[in-house]
Amino acid sequence: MATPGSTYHHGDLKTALVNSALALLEEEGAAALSMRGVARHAGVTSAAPYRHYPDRGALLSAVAAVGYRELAEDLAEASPMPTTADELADVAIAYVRFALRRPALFRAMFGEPCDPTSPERVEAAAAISAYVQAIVSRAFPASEPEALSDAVWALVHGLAFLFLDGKFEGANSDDLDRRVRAAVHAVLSPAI
Amino acid sequence: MATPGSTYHHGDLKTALVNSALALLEEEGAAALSMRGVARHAGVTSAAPYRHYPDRGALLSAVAAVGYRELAEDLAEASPMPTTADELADVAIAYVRFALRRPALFRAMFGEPCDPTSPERVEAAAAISAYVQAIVSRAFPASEPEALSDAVWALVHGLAFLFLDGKFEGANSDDLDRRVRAAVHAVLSPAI
DNA sequence: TGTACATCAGTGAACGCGCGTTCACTGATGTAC
DNA sequence: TGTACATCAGTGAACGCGCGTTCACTGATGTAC
Repeated sequence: MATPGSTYHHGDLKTALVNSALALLEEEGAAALSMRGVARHAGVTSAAPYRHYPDRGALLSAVAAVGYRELAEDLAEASPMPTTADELADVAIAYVRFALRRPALFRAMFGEPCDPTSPERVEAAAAISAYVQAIVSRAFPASEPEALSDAVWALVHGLAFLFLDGKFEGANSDDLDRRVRAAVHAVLSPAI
Repeated sequence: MATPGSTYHHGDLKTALVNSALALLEEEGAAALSMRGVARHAGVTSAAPYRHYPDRGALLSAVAAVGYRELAEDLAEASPMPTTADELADVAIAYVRFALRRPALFRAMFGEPCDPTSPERVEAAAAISAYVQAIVSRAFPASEPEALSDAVWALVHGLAFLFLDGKFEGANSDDLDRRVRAAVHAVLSPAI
């Protein structure tokens, strides 16, 4: 029984593999992520990962799930309980910054079709969705709460992708903050 | 001189390759798009594409550029000169529908890092950006036009990705229209 | 406490595969005279 | 109009590569008595 923290032959390989995958995503980009590469990075034979993940997709889903959880942490940290447009903008900035800080991970989470057979992944993704919905509804009680929370999430998610793809010119960090904040205000301030 | 329409040994291979790539994207998905596969689909040796595109990235950029132009056409067709929130919503719906109708192409356009060395691609992408900016500024003269057009594009782009990734439950076509329209109204109607 | 056994995580070698790209070539097309 | 030549798009074979996955195995760990 692989209690987290216990070490078998080579330690907690299941976790180590996910960490290696995260490291490789940052170093090499999403296209370079392979089972063999992950095994190599973890210092283990290329067949070893198959003891813990039935195939490449399963490992990728585990990685994406970790990404969703880390994103959720970042958001909560940016503003634990936002009530104003400005505080919501803080959350939006954290979202976009996450995408730019870990571009390959972000693309792995959202840039390719999601394997729906991984409950872990689906749950972690749904948690983000629920979180956004909750804070928007709390901050801006609207006649159509679903429409507004859809819109806010889409706004933030779209900003993240557009910045990531370099579709906005000013790319430096200050400009990003200002621009994300302005976009959020352009959309939310009149609604208060 | 390869005048468009002229046929050399096997016709206008340069165009045929892009068309094959588009067909393969629809049939097989983005991950399966290879130089060899495209050549095969075009009925040509695997070395032939290199007469027209120096490497895989160049072909991919050409494909993306076509995608941007087709997207631009779809948007213009949805509402040639939108002035109300409802007409802007028509454009938004066309954007999201494009993403769902041609998911692999949309992901190829936005889901992976963009090669900035392709002027054709960069121009076609910039045209979309400029178009969105133009129609938003015309429809909603705001104190901060840049912030509002950023927000609208991000909103629409984010909706496309979230629908594409199945982050919204109701997936049928009518629900999509309604939901996109509601999101656009939630954001734009108070601003009028 | 010590021995025999079962478990199962990781090994090492191999499978078949499709990929991107290169190379010298050939043969159809267009051009100069 | 006809011939000689230059061009260059597409051929076919080959390169080296890394990939996902399988397999029988081995050896460290945990367990029963």
